[in-house]
Amino acid sequence: MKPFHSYQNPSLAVDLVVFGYSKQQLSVLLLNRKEEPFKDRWVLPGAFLQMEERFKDACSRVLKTKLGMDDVYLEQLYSFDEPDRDPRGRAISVAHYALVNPSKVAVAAGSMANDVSWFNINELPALGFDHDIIFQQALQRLRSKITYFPVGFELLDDLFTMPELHELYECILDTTIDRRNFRRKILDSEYIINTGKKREGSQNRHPDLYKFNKKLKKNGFQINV
Amino acid sequence: MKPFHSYQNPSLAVDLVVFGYSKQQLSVLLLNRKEEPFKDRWVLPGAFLQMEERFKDACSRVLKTKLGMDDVYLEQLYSFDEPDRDPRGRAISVAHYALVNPSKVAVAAGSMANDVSWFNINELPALGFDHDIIFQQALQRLRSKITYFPVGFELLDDLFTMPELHELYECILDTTIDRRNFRRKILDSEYIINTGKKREGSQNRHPDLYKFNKKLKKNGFQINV
DNA sequence: CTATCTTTGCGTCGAATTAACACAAATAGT
DNA sequence: ACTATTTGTGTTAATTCGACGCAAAGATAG
Repeated sequence: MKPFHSYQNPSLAVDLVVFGYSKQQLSVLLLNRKEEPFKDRWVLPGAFLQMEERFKDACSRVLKTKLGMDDVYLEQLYSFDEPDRDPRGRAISVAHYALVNPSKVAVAAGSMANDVSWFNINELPALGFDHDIIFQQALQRLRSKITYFPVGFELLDDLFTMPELHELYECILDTTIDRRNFRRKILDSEYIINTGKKREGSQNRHPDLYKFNKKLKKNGFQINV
Repeated sequence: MKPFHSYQNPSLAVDLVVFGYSKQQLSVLLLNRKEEPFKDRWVLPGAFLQMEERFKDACSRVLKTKLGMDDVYLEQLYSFDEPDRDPRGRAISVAHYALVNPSKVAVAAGSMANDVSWFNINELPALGFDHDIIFQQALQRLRSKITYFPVGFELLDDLFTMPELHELYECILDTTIDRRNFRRKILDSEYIINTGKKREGSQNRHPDLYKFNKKLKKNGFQINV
């Protein structure tokens, strides 16, 4: 289908900030570019929008085909439009961010990239295009979001312990949170449910295993920083 | 400049939710369409993106040429991408919302529209395209934003009184807020500055005139609803 | 010029929420 | 069984919040 107005439209793409949490570290998935522009530089994964494709579809396609991921939490972040953001010409990028559990996915470089790798968010290389800005904005959004909405569990296993959730929050928010006050707030919100099971094999007292409460309606909470 | 990949890109547009506050009413600016599709229906103002134009530039252009407005508060809201949202074909809309003081602008229908008019947000007609959804999302964003960030003054005169700001908040949030507690929170936040002047000519005790504190760094506040 | 009515500015107080911290139970290793 | 560590639970003081009282300022009427 042709566009119904007069001039040549910009290219339309999605870019993805894929967050993963593993071994008490928050990481982002980056690709190493095989071709110009920004050859051999690290960038966020992305793709041009295909015919009749929604943004989310394009994101899912990237996650599936380039990264082997299915069914991940995905949220539109912001649209980036600086005319010179892509040296090849005018390109609009609708940025999204995704939350995945790295232990559930197998990441491998496709034919389009030299390499694919997780980077700790505090040790990122300088990214190509305007991806530094996109990443910073995504991080900011994630930090804001987890303080009032239950998205943390997207980064953890289906069953997780209170100390694990607590550590996740401290890591993402880059601060210390009193463990006992944190527990009370989370439990009061009914965000998670105690399964009755315990995590076996841990060093000392075995912590309770929780799962996300899918029936949660609109019980809010507020973790202060 | 040509796009650098293979297929024909969707049309790219901006749509604007322009909020105005006047006589204790929150309103939105709508256009009555002169042509199909949605002829004679009310819609949000918008425009197709021109060559090398940023979203904000396109928004400013609409505000300036269609509505005679300059220098208004503008924020990107969300990008809408349903393939069937425009019956003419695939069109992406990057929605923005604007906050203006209606007493500062003169609105007039351009050649593109039958009519331009402010509508009280509680008495909106059914809008064309997917603009009902865009409007609802903008209203939600505005309601959320004013509870923690000083954007209210964008809708008021440069000098305003505490009761005026209070009424604005009650109107936008559609709730009652204790006048004395509201005052304390706002003043503690240093969001506004007392000019020392008083509003003359009012019925009873003359309220103090305040102005927005432009030097405000990151003093947050929180108006609970 | 005084009485009255309304609005605005400032203050108080109990209730609710938060932050800081104490302590005991559970577990592994010695 | 003794120790070190982690986890679950409770307690208390500090802070914030919500509901409300009251007096000062101004307009109007007698």
